[in-house]
Amino acid sequence: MIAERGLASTRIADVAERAGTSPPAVLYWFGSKDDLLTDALTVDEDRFYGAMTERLAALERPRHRLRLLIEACAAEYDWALWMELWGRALRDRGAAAARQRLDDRWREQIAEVIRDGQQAGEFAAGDPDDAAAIIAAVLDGLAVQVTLGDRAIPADRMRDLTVRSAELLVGCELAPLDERALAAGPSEEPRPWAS
Amino acid sequence: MIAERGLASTRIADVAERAGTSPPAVLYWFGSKDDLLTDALTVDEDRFYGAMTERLAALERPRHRLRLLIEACAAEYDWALWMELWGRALRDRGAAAARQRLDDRWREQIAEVIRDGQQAGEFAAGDPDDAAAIIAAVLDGLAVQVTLGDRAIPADRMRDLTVRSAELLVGCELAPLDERALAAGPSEEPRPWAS
DNA sequence: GTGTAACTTGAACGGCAGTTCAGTTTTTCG
DNA sequence: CGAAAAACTGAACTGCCGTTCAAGTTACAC
Repeated sequence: MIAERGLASTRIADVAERAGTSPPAVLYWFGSKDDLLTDALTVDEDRFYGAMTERLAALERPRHRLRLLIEACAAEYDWALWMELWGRALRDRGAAAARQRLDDRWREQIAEVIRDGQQAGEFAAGDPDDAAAIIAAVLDGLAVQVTLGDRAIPADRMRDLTVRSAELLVGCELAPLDERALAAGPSEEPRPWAS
Repeated sequence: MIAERGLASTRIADVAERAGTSPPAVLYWFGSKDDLLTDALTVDEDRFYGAMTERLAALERPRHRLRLLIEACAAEYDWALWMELWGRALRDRGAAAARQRLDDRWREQIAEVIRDGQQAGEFAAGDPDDAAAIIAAVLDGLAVQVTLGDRAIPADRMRDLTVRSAELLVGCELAPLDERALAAGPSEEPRPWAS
């Protein structure tokens, strides 16, 4: 509902109808509209994060993992909900806490890929937390433009620009994902195109 | 009012009281609350842009102009209004158009500094529009975290990370601004620390 | 001055939507 | 089966707030 109608114009009655029940029933479970909204905003992010963790684990090489991260953000994720959460976090304590938790986890996810890449010798040295913060910021910033339909930044340009930024930061080319990379399970194929 | 109370909870009565008048008087001038809000959201951005243009013109060297741009965004600008505009632009046609106009102009501002730097031989070659889009995105993305009080990203880290990103992109160190740089008028001081 | 247009206002209207409540249905469990 | 707890509902309540309106005040032109 929030993704469709926006946080501001999502009514309890809408949620109830979609759930095939009545407004008081919604209140029965959530207590108040505020609680409902704050809970709802984090569900999608949590699901995306979970799926991403699985898919990352299926890729062996850090350079592929980093590329997948970026591609998924540019092509699959619904940033409208994320932006609604930002707006709410400006004034709502619960929303602010939820955002902090999700963002910490997300940046850590990126930083871990970078650390792996450095240990594997694929990525150049440098503070992985700094690089993660910058990559996350580029994704957020460009995603806003894409989501708002900016003429200058369609989704594929978002992907290309983010990939380029990441390449500069880790000093390693992030080749496009092909079936080999996506299908590759852990611990096989000893670096066929190693740098 | 919007910066203080948020877009969602700013009432016409609040605006009227602050202006020392009555709610109907506000409607008399703006027609409806929607028109009022969309107008209001762009006033601050326009003012910031105007002041920035003047201050940039006072700096001779592109590397100083780029640094000033970043420092001002990290230290002086109120990003809460910008975030409210994003949220509104998700559903409001007028707000979306206003955002597009402001963002186009802002990215062009950055791109122009980069083109100047390339022509002056300070900055490395490369598409200035791409670099501008990335720098703008880093600023937006980090500003969100700073504005929401993210523990991991205080304002000075936002500044440092953005400066580092920009340095990577333009291949030129962006030294801190001192009185010399700020006071320097156009066409003097023939590159004392040229690369 | 005086008439007209511009501007302002207090008061009231109207609708929306979150919440409450009293009562009904469904489920659970001994 | 039967009683108690849980789950749910329709209807009404309530407060809020944007908007309208008719009447008032000020500014201005001639």
